[in-house]
Amino acid sequence: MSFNSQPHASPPATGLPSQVVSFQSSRAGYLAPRIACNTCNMHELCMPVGMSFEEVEKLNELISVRKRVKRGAALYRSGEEFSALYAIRTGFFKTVVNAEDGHEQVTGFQMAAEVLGLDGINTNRHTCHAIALEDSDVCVVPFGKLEELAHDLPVFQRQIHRMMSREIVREHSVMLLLGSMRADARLAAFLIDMVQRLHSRGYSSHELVLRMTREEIGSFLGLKLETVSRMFSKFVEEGIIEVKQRHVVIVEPEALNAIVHHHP
Amino acid sequence: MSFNSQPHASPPATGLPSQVVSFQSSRAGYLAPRIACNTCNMHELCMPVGMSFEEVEKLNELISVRKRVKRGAALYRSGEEFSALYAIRTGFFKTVVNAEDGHEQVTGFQMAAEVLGLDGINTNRHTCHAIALEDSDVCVVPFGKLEELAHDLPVFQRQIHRMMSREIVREHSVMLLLGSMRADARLAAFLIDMVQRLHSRGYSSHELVLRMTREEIGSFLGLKLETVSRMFSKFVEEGIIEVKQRHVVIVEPEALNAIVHHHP
DNA sequence: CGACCGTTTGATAGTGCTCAATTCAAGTGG
DNA sequence: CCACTTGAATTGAGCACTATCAAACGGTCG
Repeated sequence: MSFNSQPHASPPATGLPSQVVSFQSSRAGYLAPRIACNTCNMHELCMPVGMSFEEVEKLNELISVRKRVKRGAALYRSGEEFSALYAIRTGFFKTVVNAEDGHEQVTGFQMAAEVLGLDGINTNRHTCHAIALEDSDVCVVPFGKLEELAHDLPVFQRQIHRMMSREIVREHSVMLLLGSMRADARLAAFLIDMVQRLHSRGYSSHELVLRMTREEIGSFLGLKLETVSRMFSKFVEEGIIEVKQRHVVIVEPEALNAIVHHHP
Repeated sequence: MSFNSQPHASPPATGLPSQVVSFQSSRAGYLAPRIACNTCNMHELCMPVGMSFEEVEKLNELISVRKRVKRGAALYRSGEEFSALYAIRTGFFKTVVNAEDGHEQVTGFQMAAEVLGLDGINTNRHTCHAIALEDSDVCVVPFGKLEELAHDLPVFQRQIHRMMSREIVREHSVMLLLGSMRADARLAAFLIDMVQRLHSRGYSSHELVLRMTREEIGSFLGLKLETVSRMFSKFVEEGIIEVKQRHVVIVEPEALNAIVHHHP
């Protein structure tokens, strides 16, 4: 099960160390006024297939604006007007929906090379918050211009359709998790998903640093934070993982898989 | 909360009686070989805004193929190649995802004027089953041709984007339900959603006939069928609804609303 | 160092699941 | 036409799982 199937089997992004996520990633010069899309380390997102030089130029123009979002700050909030999609360059986000009664729930966690904002297309207003869980920066992609570019590049248009379809399929997986798995299976699936997504970005395949609290994990998984904590402790007791605060080492990946697929 | 926000506030489809769903709807002549899109009773889906005569002609060509699906049969199945979207003309469907371990879960119920197949765009293969819960017929919309038409009609392109975004937002609502509501609130929300969607199609606003079993409702809501049945009984005892098999009358809509929004 | 936030752990209660028995509705065939 | 079959729905009893409430612990940062 994957909560965020990557676009194709994207190679690890350049410049990222093939090891565990570091708390403070150096980003000196990262926000220099002019970084072309073709030198961006997530360009597989924007340029799915062969694109001519002229086309790349258009793309450069399209997403020349970037934005920093401080940890804890919102990239956008529910109710705000929708104007652009956001491609995450570096950092980590959560998306949160809120019910009328004030109750909130995390609907997903997003990392580099993933896209935020698709929820706003429908009504031209965002329907969830996008909150940075660490200092992040994103490419701002004005949606009107994106549609123009897509119009000129059918293959790019298809890529946008695929991106939205992928999000729909991802949410199917989450629904399956929320509707049919028990607490231990939910957390196991969550850990597998996170480490896989990080691995595809060049990080370790068995080690990760969580960017969110137990409460946020619980909100996403439909559990209370105490239950999340208990499941972590259970996995540690069973020797399946090692946990030091938010640093998690997966010792027995197969055991995690078995828990996900084991039915009561 | 809505699990399937309609495209704008669409007027009731023509030809549908403004009363409870009938078990056997007459559809004599419905599948006559040539029914133009502009006489189709769900054309608000296809033609969001002013469209010229020529444009309507293109559209007619696009979706001239229709398909009947018998109750219990699959419109498509997970793993099958994706080639088209399907606009439901009449009938009722469920979509079902299946985990590797064989476990299945209903991810949604679809009725007339709603679209099936968006899950297949991503990988060119469907990732869920679409099963008819009653004899249905659908317009087959070849996706390649749809993209061509969208290319010629930017406003139509936008409509497709909105449709996909709407599905993403709908699934957020389901995640909220599955992640944070108790059994009674889930069923109450489900009933409200169903009756609202039917009402927007010209049916009663307080009475409905369910097309799915208790087990299918439970699968969608993340509950066991016995729990669904018990919640029905509870609502009946409390005088909120009346139930005769799959025929449901909502006596106290406000009470249902209160149950959805009431937090423990 | 102390305050605070996040996390862990324990005890208890509630909610929904499991297993099982009936009831009900709608066919089906003698 | 009625006994029989079948699938769906209801209802009950006991239990498993997760939430709740509460307390203690630990790391971080002013």
